[in-house]
Amino acid sequence: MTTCHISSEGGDTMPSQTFLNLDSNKQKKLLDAAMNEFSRVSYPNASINQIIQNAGISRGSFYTYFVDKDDLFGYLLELNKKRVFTLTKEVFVSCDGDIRTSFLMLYDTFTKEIEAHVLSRFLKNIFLYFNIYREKFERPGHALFLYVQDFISTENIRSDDLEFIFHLFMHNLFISITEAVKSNNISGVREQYEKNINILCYGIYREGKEC
Amino acid sequence: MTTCHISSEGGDTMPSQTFLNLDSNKQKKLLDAAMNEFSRVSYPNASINQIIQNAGISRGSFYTYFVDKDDLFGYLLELNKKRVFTLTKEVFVSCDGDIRTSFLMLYDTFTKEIEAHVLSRFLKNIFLYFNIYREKFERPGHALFLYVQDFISTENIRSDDLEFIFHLFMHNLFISITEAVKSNNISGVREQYEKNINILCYGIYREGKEC
DNA sequence: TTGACAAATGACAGGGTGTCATATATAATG
DNA sequence: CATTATATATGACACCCTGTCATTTGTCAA
Repeated sequence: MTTCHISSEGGDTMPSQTFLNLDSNKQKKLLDAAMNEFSRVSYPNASINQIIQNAGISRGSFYTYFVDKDDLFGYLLELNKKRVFTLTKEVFVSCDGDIRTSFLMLYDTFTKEIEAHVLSRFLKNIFLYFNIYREKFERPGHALFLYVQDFISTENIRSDDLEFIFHLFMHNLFISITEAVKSNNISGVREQYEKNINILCYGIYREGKEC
Repeated sequence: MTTCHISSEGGDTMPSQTFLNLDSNKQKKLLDAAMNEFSRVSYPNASINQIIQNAGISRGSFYTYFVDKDDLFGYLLELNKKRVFTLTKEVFVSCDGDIRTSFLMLYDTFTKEIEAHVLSRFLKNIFLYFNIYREKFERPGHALFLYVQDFISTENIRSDDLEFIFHLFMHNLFISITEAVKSNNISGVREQYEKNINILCYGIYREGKEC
């Protein structure tokens, strides 16, 4: 069992020491402004100008904290990562590692999270513009897999490539949540989602032939 | 059997009549410049300035032809769509509609197409930046499904949602081709691709249980 | 008090988009 | 042919954005 802490993955995108030295109120003010901006519009349209204006800092200061928009956004993801990781692990544990029931429950867990306004606006926006952000999830997706893989039961799994399977399910989960957020019909989409999960589990062919 | 021609899908993004009236040489010059630009850099970084400069037309003219970058790009996709559609259909026909063999062959067909430099630079770029373009493929993806669905054998397919299955396979195909282009290792990626296809076909669970 | 170092600033250069009044073709008509 | 109507072309303009950098302001220690 590979013990794998979240933090061990290492800060890929970190703000400068200057930012970290800052008064925590000032830090929060900037991060809040950023969250608001990334909630207001999609990533490509998010404007640093807008952020620094709302945070009340100067253009130059911003660039001593972060190298660019991407850097800032990566840091925000980093800050929220822990919660996502923990939630996911808890679900797998409570489902005894069964992929099918775990992923069904993950849908419920994350949609509830969105509804409960815990990470609400930000998460909602990420899902709405999922396609745009997708690239940024590939590395974290891998990290998430490493973090939870030991809690996934492989007993009745046919393939040896657990990571591929994990991503397949994650892809489907994200697509579905995106759809749910867009159409504002969480329970309706869930029905379709369950069908999809079943296909992934039992295959598309009538008979489970050799592999 | 629903007869479905490509053209019947309707031009979603069409240039203005002014552009269509243009001398075909001038048209070509602009389209070539656009292709070059979209080949040179990724979609978000493609610059209209660059395009009009290379095409030797004025800023104002461009905006009488297309409403914006998106419109132009959509038209380029439209122009290349026919070939993709035809290739796909031919593959399905030659495989008697079997999803598994068809999608294996589609990998070969498209990678060959890229290597053969038929649509090369443009296609290659699209695959390289697939994540960014993804959104733009959703509607065409649906259209492609409508176009080929009658040639897909559903005999031994478990689910009734053929379109979901189709997109699942397409997703995998695109991911794999992207990976192949990035790593420049077409045959290596193909091995992994075949594994993935098998998972989709036969499911992840050891036994093909009830659905 | 005076350096020395850390942090903040905003003007600036360079790039981008979309618009619009104006100029120039091209065609149609008396 | 002259004149009017219509289609097409133009580039200056307003406005937005980003990343940089010389300069100012703050802070702390000698």
